[in-house]
Amino acid sequence: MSQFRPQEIEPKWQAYWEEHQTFRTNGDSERSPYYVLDMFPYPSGAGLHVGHVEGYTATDIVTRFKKARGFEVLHPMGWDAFGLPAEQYALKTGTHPRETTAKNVETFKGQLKSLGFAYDWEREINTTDPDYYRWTQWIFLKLWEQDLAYIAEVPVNWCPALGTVLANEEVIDGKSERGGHPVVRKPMRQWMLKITEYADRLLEDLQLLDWPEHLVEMQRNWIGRSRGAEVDFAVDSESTGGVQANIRVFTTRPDTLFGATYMVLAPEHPLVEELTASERRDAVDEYCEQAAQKSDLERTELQKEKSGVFTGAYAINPVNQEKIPIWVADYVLYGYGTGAIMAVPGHDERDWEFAKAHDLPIVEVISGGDVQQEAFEGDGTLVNSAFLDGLQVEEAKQKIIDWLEDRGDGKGAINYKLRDWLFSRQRYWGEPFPVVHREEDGAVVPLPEQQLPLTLPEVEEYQPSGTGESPLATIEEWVQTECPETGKPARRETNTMPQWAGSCWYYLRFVDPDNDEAPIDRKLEEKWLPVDLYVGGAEHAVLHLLYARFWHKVLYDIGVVSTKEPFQRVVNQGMILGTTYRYAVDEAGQPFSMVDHDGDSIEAQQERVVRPDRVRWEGETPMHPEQDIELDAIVEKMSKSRGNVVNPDDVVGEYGADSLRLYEMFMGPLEQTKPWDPRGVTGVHRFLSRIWRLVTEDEDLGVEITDGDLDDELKRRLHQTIHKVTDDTDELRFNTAIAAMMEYVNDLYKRDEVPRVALSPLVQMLAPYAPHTAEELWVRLGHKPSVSEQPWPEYDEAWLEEDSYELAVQVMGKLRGTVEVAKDADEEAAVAAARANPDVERHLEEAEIRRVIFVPGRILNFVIG
RNA sequence: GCGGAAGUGGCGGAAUUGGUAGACGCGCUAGACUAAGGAUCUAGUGGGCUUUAUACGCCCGUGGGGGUUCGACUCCCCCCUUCCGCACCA
Repeated sequence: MSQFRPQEIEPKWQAYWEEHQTFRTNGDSERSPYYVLDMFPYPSGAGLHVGHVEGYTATDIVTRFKKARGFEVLHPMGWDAFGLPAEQYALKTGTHPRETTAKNVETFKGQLKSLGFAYDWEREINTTDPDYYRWTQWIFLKLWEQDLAYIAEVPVNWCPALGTVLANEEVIDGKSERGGHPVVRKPMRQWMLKITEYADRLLEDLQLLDWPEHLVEMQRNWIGRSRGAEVDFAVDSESTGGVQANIRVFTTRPDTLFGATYMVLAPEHPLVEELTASERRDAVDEYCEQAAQKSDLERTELQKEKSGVFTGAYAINPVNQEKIPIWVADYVLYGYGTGAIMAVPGHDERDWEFAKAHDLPIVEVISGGDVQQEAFEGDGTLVNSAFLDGLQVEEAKQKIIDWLEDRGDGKGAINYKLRDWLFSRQRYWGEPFPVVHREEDGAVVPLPEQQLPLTLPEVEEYQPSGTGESPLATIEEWVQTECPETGKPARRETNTMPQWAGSCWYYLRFVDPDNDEAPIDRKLEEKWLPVDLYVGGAEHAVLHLLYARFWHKVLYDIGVVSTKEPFQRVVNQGMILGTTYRYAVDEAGQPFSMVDHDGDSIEAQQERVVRPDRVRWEGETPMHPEQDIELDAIVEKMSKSRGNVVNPDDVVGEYGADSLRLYEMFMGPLEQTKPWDPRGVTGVHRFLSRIWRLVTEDEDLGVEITDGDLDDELKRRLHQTIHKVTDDTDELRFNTAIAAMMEYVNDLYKRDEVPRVALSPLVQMLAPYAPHTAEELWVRLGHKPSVSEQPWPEYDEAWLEEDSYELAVQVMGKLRGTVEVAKDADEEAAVAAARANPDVERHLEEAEIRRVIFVPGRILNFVIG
C-alpha cells in the first residue's frame, strides 16, 4: 500500500497524456463527431479562478465521457486576448500588450494543464494572432460587402478618464465598468453593424435551440420585438406659423388612437427645432439643453415627476381631426421607435402621469377602469371611438390599422428594442479595420483580401490621443497610405474592433485552425458544427451569444457555413460565491461588530473586511485578528477587493487537481449558484483517498482484492452504479453521479474481499472526474495504460432489479411499516405480507377496508373507514 | 414595475409521468485503533412526545395559507422572501 499523494501522480499523467497525444482530435475519424466548447477566457493577470475551473471541469468530464462512449470529441481551447486590461497595463508600465498577453497566456495554460484538462492543444488559437485576426478582418469585409457595416455619427458613451468610448454594457450607473470613471454622451464617428436587419431571424431561430429557458428569454427581451402600427400625424400649420410637417409615431396600441390627447417628441427629435413657436423657443431650448446634459441614468431614475415643455405647436389626430398639443419630454427616447409618441393618458401609465403633472386631458376609450384615477391598460370594450365603439381591443387594433392603411395615414409595423451594434473602439489593442478613407473624396475603400492581415503597428505611446481617436492616430507613417483602388492618398481607419469581434467566430476556427485559404473549410464545418455543448458564464447570456449568432447567420447567407445556428446547446455554469468576513467602523474610525445579539447583520456606513486566513476563530465564531470583535460572515460574489477569492492553485497545491475538480462538481447542480466551502474539499479528497486505499490494499482496511467473480449482490450494486453514473454524467448531473460512486465505495468498504472486476469499472467511471487518480489506479489494478482510452463500462438491465424489494405500506396515506415482498408479488401477496406485519395490522384490525391501492414496486395503501 | 430561477436538517444538497422526504458530503456525537490524532475505521445524527432506559410506537415537518387526491417537496389558487436579467422600449 502507499499513501495517496496526488502531487506525485498528477504531473506524471499530465506528461503521459501530452506525450501520447491522448486527447488529440482525429479529423479523419469514422467515429461520430462531438464538439464540446468552453467560453475561452480573457487571459487576465489574475490567472484562472474557481469559476473557470467549474465550467472547464464540466466540459472536461463530458469530453472524456463522450470519448469513452465512442465519439470523436473536439475539445479545444484558446485565448480571447484583445481587450482593455492589457492596454491599461501598457499605459502604466509601457509594456507592450503583446508581451503582457503572452505572459498571461503562459500562466493560464500552465494552470489549465495542472488541472489535467483534456484539450487538443494543437488547435490553440489566440485572437491577437495576425493569422487569426486576418480572418476576423476578412469577415468584416464580408459584412461591408453585404452592406451590414456603416459609419455613423452617434452619441456614444465617452469616458474622458479612459479616453475612450464605452459600450452600453461597459457603463454601469453612469460610470465606467472598469475604474468607475464618469461617462458622458458625445456624438462621434463610429462603425456600426446592422444587427437589426437580422432581428427577426435571431428571434425566430431561438426555437431551433436547446438552450435553458432563462437564456432564450433574455435574448428575446433583448431583441424586444413588438407589433403595432406607425401612424402619421399632420402638424397644424396654423400653429407653427406655416411650417408644414408630419410626425410619425410608433404605437403598440393603435386601438386607443381616439384617446390620444397630446403628442410628445423626444428632446433630440429634429422636428422640435422646426415646430417650436417663437414664444416657446426659450423654454424649449433650455429644456432640450438640460436633457442633453443628463446621463441616461438621470433621465430615468431621478425622474420622480415627468418633466416636459409645450412647443406651442399642435398636431391633428387623423381619426377625428382634433387638434392636440405637441410637447417635448425626455420620457420619450429618441432611440426607440420614431422618437415620437401619441400620448394616450387614459390607457398608458407613463402618459397618465405626464398628463396629471401637466394638466392635460384624459379620455377613456377602453372601458373597464376609471381613467381619472389611474391608467387602464387592460382589455375591454372600445368607447368614445366612433367606428371602433363596441369592439374588443384586438379587433379594434386590426380595424384601425386597415383604416389607416386605406387612408394612407399609417400602417401595421413591427419595432425592436435591439439597436445596431456599435462596433468600434478608440483603442490600440484590437483588430484594425481593413479599410482606408480616401482623401480626395472621403470614400471608404476596403482593402483587398490579399492585403490581409492588416497588422497593428508598433506604437510609442499607448495614451489615447485625447480627442477620442485611438493611439493609432498618432502614428503618421501607418495612418498615411494610399487607396488600394486609385493609388491616391488615403488615411487608415484608426478605430479598432471591440473585444466581441474575435469571440464572434472562434468556435469555427477551432475546427480548422491552420487554414490559410478560408476562415474554415466548408466540409469540416459541415462535419463538426453546430457546437454540441457550449458551457460558460451567464454574463455572456445576451451579447456574446447574440453577436456570434448574428455573424454566423451572415456567414450562412454567404455560404461560408451550412448551419443556421452555431451553438445547439448552451449551459451556464452557476457562480461560485465566497465568504467575506466583515466588520464596521464608525466616523471616528472605531471598529465595531456588525453582528447583533440575534446573530443578524446590522447596517453600517463603512465596512472593512478581513481575509479568511487572518480570521481568528473562537470555536465556531469568526473574530477580528487583533480586536475583540465578532466578524459578520456573509456569502457573496468573489472579488479581489473583498478578499474572498479562492485561488485554484492553492487548492491544487494542498489537495491536488482531482480533489478540486471533484469538489466543484460535487457542490451542487452545475447551473446553480453555490457557496465555496473550504471544508467541502476535504470531503471529496477523503473519498479519493478511500478509493486509493481500497485499490492499493491498505492493510489497515483488511479488505482483500481477489481475482474471483462478483457475487450476485455485488454484481447488482455494480450494475446499478454504472447505470446511475452513466445517466447522470450524460445529463450533466455530476453531483449525483459522484454520490453514486461514493455509495458504491462505502459498500465495498463493508466487505472483507473485493474482486478486481468490481474495482476496474469503478476506476473507469471515476476517470472523467478524477483522471489522474483513475489513471494511476488503473495501472495498479494490473491494466495497461491508459484508462482514458477504455470504452465506458456497460450495465446489464437484468442486474438492475432486485429479486425482492421493500414495499412501503400505508394506512390512510400514512406510512405504517414496510414489508419485504418478491419482485413480482401481486396485490394479494402484498396485502398478505402487509397484514402479517403487526405495525400495519394494528391500524387495520378494527376498521373496514374500503379500498386497497397497490402500485407494484412503489406503494401499498389501505383506505379504511 | 416586467421577465426568469429558486426557497427542503446546523451547512452544501438528494428525491418530482404524485408513491418510504432528507441519498451523498460537511459538521456534530459516541466508540475502536493509538504515545498522540486536525489521521483512519465503525456506528449514530430533522424536531418533538412516550419510556427508569432501550426497543417499539405516536405526532409534527420540504417559505406561509388554502385546495385536488387513497397519498403532495412534486399538481392547482393566493401570499411572502431571495437571487439573476431588463428597466419610461410607447
